[in-house]
Amino acid sequence: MTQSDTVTCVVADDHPAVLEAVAEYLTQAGISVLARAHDGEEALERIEQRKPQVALVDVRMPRLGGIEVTRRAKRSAPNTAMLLYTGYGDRALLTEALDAGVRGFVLKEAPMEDLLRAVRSVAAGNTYVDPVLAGTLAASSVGSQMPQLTQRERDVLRLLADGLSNEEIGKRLFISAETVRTHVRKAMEKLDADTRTQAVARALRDRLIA
Amino acid sequence: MTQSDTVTCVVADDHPAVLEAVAEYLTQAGISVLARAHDGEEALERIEQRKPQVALVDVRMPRLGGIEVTRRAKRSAPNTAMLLYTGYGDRALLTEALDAGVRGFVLKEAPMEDLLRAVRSVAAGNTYVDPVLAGTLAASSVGSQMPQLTQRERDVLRLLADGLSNEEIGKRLFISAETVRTHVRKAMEKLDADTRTQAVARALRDRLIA
DNA sequence: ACGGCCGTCACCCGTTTCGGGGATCCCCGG
DNA sequence: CCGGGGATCCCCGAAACGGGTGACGGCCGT
Repeated sequence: MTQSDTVTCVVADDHPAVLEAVAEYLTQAGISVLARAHDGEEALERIEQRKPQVALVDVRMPRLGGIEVTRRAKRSAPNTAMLLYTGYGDRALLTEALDAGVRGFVLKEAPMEDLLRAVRSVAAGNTYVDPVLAGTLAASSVGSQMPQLTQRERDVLRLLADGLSNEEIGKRLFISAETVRTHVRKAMEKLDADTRTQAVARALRDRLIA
Repeated sequence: MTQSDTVTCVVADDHPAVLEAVAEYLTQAGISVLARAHDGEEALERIEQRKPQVALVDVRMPRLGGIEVTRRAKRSAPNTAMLLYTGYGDRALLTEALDAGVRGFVLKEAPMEDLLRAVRSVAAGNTYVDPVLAGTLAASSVGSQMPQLTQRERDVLRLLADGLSNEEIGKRLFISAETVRTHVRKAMEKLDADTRTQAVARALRDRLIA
């Protein structure tokens, strides 16, 4: 609400060029850029300090990704609308982001005007998803839905990809090796994989894990 | 050579924000930005038309990647120094880029000043590699050089990633399961992996297999 | 209040893989 | 001609895997 016309915003991106360009552009468009951040943790700090109406954060950043920033900011600054900015529009990513509570999702390929529209849109309480991405979203939800793994399943697959055994993964996640096995099997099922190795390969290829 | 002091440049990036910021920054630093491009093909056209001293192009672009642009520009505009700009510094990528004839390689995380230095450096005939990347390059060339797998090893890993068992892979390649095991083990050794799953993950990430 | 999904853990069974050996062939280069 | 690397094959004991089933507590939505 309601100090109506100036939209306040925090911008975060690990690429100086992007940060510069975006902040500059928004400022000239009449958006008040309260702070800039070069990584996720810095972004979170700024958001908590300044409580902007909108936080425009890059998805891929050192130390803390945009989605994780969103999850944390949800609690510490619930009134800030999170707007993710990413160079790569992935269906799985978008889903995860929306689950995390993101209010908008803009691709870096989009013209700068779209960015401005997105900022104004989420500031006004609406949701904004990049039109291109919205297209693929619609397209892919008809045919085959990309299987969505739970957080735990992704954790396990991730460590599996790093060569850890069930036992080691269990230690790492503070759960028993049996539970790890269960997660792996569920993930295999969802990914329609015959072996854990194939599950990891699929997850990697579909960017369900990094 | 030799119309010495103004460096001419073409900039290409599919992200408007980046393109804007970079072009702006270079211009203010006294670089003459002859043209901008939003994708690889456009970049190639501009380079061929304008024959700039330096072409600063993003690696990941629609239609034509920066490396492919480099290969083609090598023929059509051999005097233009190709400078790649990328958000993600991959060892394999760097190698491929240098093979393609790239003269410089800058990460988007680097401060803008580095970009300027890189442009001036390659314009002057030198090679420039982002210090961060150069670090990992050095580190990895001392310890372990990028492991190269034999054709057979790649075949096996490829099928492994598709969820086949040793036995099935053997049938597919007309060899015994034991031999498959040998190849997997050799590959694991080369990739410094503890498990076959990790070997596949590494091979996928390093693009040793598709 | 109920069902459903998630995360957790456990046990069983047969198959597969692992890690470490050794072995043969062939081809290429010094 | 001999060495080395690649590709092929084999054996063993121990460990991990896949597949099925059962169970318990939370949390969420209805």
